[in-house]
Amino acid sequence: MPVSIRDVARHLNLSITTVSRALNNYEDVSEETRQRVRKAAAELGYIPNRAARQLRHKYSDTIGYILPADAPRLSDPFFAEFIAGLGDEAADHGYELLVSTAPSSSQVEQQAYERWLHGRKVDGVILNRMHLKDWRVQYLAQNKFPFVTMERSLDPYDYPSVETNGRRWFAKLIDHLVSLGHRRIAYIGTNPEMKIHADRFAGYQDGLHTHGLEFDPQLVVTGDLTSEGGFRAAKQLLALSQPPTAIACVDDMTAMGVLHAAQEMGWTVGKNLAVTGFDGIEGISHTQPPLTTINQPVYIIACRLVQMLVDQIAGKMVDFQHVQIEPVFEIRQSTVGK
Amino acid sequence: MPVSIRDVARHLNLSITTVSRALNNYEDVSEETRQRVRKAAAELGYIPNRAARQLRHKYSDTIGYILPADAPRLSDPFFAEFIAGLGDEAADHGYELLVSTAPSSSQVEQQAYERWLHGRKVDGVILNRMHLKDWRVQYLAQNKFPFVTMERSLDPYDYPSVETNGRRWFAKLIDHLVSLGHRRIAYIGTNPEMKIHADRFAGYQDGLHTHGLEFDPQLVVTGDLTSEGGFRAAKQLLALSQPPTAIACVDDMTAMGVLHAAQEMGWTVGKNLAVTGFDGIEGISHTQPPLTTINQPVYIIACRLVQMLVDQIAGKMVDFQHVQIEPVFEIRQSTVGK
DNA sequence: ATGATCAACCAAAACGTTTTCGTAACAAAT
DNA sequence: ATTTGTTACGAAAACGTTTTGGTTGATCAT
Repeated sequence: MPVSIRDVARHLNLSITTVSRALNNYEDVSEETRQRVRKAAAELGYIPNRAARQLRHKYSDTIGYILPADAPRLSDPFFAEFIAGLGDEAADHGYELLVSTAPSSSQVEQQAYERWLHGRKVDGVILNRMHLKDWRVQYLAQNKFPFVTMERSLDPYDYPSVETNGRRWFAKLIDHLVSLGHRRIAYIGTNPEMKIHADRFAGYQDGLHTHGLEFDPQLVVTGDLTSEGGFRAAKQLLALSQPPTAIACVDDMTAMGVLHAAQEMGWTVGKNLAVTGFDGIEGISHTQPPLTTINQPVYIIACRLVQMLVDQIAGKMVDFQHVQIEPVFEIRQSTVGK
Repeated sequence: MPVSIRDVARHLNLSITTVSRALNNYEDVSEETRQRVRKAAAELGYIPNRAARQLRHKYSDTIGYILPADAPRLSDPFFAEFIAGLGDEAADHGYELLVSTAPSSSQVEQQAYERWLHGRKVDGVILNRMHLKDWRVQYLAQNKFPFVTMERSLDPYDYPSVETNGRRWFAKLIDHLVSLGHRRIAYIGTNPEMKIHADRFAGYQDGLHTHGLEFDPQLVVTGDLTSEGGFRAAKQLLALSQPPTAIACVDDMTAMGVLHAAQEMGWTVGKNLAVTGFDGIEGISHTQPPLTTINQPVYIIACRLVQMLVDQIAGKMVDFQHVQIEPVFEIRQSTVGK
């Protein structure tokens, strides 16, 4: 039923070869013929069979992304925005986006990458939620497979990446809190092997150090990048005999949980307790009170990643770029309450 | 470099045919040979080339979903959870998930479907955010292409779907509000052509009618399923000379914006203003105050959709199911505040 | 007039599977 | 002894493209 290149060729009394070459903008076909072919193809509704094309031509015109779905219910608006960015930009370059889900560092994840690489399902992959040492980087680099990452792992390979300087900007959050008079500042992080944790936690420590504040291990608690994790961590912090007056969270979702816990325990965030986030997720900018945060343009980062990946696949990339994106410091009532 | 079926065959002194049939569990290959083939394939690290397989065999073992990214920054945790469900369940059935993004009802979206159908990129598609009359349903049904939907459009075609009874459950929210003594209940909806709006708005009207409350057009405002839209709509409602005492929102994101607007304008949600949502998004269960909502298990719905789609593709579906999923009524402080 | 160059086209191979059709070997039935 | 049936396997076609390696006929310089 579907119309093939053969049908187009027959319809024009041309060879398959010429039709193919005309449509793929080869040089050795006359301009007149090219136009005729284009017109006929459009009229007949010819759409190339991707499988056949890929079989010859080795590229699948598809990029892959594995969603790190650790929890049973993954509901972080970060990912919706990230995927929207990947999808839009991929489409602009004529690529499709293949998405899989797997708990991070799981068997399942590893198998997915193997399928993709060996089955040539995708031409390149996008990584985020990097670990300090990340087996994905090693695996992909060793197989010389194109990939780009959001945040850089510490693995000794060169590869393109986009990131914001989490350490520096987190330190600025601490500066801000200190400037408001806070001395007991807590930190809620996540799995210590994650790059964003390491960076932001380092920024936290930098901040303390700059202002001559003592590091108190009691004030550092581990969450899991969910509001539920933030909720639990905050309950723990605020039950201390000497509770903090400010809580800096590794991300916005964590901070959301903190806001809830604080309110439930009778604190007034913005008045006798300050809370900060990190990420600037659009969908949750209407927290109560609104959250002071570092807003990184996730959508734009995702687009940029795709551009870099596409260039790399096309071999257009001379050397691997390490792009730094400047986020925006957004001060709201969760630190400077009404 | 990658090992092909030819390599496996050569290694065992068998024909390509036999290897293929052994791996695909055909009857006419001895059990002993099948085992030898399996073993050799695993040892050599043979992974079938999907393009070649698809070219012959017509199926791509891939399902498609188009993310309705209307806003520049789409950050609704609903979609993260939905995609996670699709991805997980697809993987369990040996399918890949292809994701594209497009503003709903746009050219771009239409082209994506055409590409997918004609290029045989996917074996079936999943639809949500249905419209009352939905061109996608017509297009797919007419092309006899497998698809399933979350929510049902009103188009005169039969197709499998999963939905919660938005009308009935929204009416229950109104019952709840009335039982708390509210008489002036507002509604914030979205594009009136969307099925979820139509259902939930009908439920709103049912609720008013049941309790003999008058319908006041002033109390119905249009949002856009984002917290920003909810924020603006609430500002408008609360500025009325006779403002409502309760606001029922079409979804949780809208409700988040309402919470913010109300607080900013000096109302105390749960005390002198009640607010309800709909969806029960996990990630935003820690709003301030926590939101009374109808919790529908998005992850499970997504899984169910994939199951039904896979069955349909395999031809296993005798007749099309219209599954009803029961959500959970969750009463929290946004209506019964301390 | 000869050879060289060039523009425009084409036949056939190749990509890695699945599937169709066939065959060899052997047992069972006539 | 021939047929029939069954089991286990293989040769080759087919899927729809892209790519390789031409060929044809015209133009141009010598």
